[in-house]
Amino acid sequence: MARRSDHTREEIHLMALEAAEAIASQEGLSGLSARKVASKIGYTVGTLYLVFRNLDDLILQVNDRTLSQLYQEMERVSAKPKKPEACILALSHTYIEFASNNTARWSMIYEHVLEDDFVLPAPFQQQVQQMFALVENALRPLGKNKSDREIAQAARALWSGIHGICLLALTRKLDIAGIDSVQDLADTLTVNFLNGFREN
Amino acid sequence: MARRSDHTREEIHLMALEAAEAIASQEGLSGLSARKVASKIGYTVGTLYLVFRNLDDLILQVNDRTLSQLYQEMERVSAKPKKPEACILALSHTYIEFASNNTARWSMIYEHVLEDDFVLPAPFQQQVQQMFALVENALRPLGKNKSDREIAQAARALWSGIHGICLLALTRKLDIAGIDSVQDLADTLTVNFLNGFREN
DNA sequence: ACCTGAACACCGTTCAAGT
DNA sequence: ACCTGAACACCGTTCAAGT
Repeated sequence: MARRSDHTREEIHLMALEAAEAIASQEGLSGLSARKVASKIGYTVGTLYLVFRNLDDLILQVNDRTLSQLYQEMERVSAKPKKPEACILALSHTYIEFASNNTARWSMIYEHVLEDDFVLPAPFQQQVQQMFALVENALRPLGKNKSDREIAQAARALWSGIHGICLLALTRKLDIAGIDSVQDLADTLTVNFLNGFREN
Repeated sequence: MARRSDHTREEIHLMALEAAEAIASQEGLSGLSARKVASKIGYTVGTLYLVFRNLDDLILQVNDRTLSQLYQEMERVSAKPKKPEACILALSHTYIEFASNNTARWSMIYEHVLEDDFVLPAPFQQQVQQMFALVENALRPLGKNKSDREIAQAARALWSGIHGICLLALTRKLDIAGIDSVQDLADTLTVNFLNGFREN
């Protein structure tokens, strides 16, 4: 056989990404394979390599889509006017809720280990910067005398912290028997951090 | 061939763990395979399954050893008398230094994804609890009016936070161009958190 | 009793060969 | 030009068969 041309290259590209998302959602990163994606879209493995450089490339593109979905939800939340502390708590809740509702896909962003020499594609880095920008904007009113660098540093410290709680809790590496939910843990971190950060 | 009996079961067990550690240190979790471990200790793959339930079991035991090494270093640091804040900063530095010096093995603890229904072995959970206990002890003098639950919650929130910074920075998922080192980021989190947490 | 090694069902990736 | 499918070099895991 061969020469099917049922779909354009762009269509195959999109179908593959959507198939990969479905597989990842159900079986996680370890259950995702080129052969499974190919068979799910009705093509042979070889075809995938006409559209993606390799499996890492495909995963990176799936992760990029997940990240942009997450960003959109956070952006929508931070658009509503709120006091700074309420804004940061709302962002944190949105982040945790997204991670809880899309655990497999969200985990995949962090489970996917890059080669030592691999440089993240620019669009991916921009996504990360955009997300931090939301936190920086919410933080700025609380530190009016602080430099941009200090704000940037604080945003990364706090957000990595919330991320860490989320990650350890969802992968059950955290021992939280008798401890409140992920949200409460994250709130504890945020509230104490902001109390220390705030100028008064 | 067969019937070699060059080594006892315990010897094979230990040799396999050490071989796995060496492979993991050099090639990371993704480079670790049963076949490689077996060939490194001069046995066949089948032999490994006489000593470990499966590869997950082997990995879990390697991770347990790594965790106990990390705990010992943290324990040694917290044994020296210090003011509470200095103690927590020192613990954080020890944690980050261990992660930097043993990145592959440290990452493996968190990269290793458990099955949904898998319950962590009791010794593993104890290790985690022990580590949190060190942080709780350092935190307690700063919150004399706080309940044990509040102290436990704060320790988990702060430590997950430091872990998150460490993880994102070492896997280069964090965009820290123009930002100071991992240590500085972690210090930012800790200092602000403690300022908010402290009763005065 | 202890260990082997072949077998099974999977991988990612490539590329000559078919239409 | 487009896609296939067989090939290669790997996996984890099992288990009959050798000594």
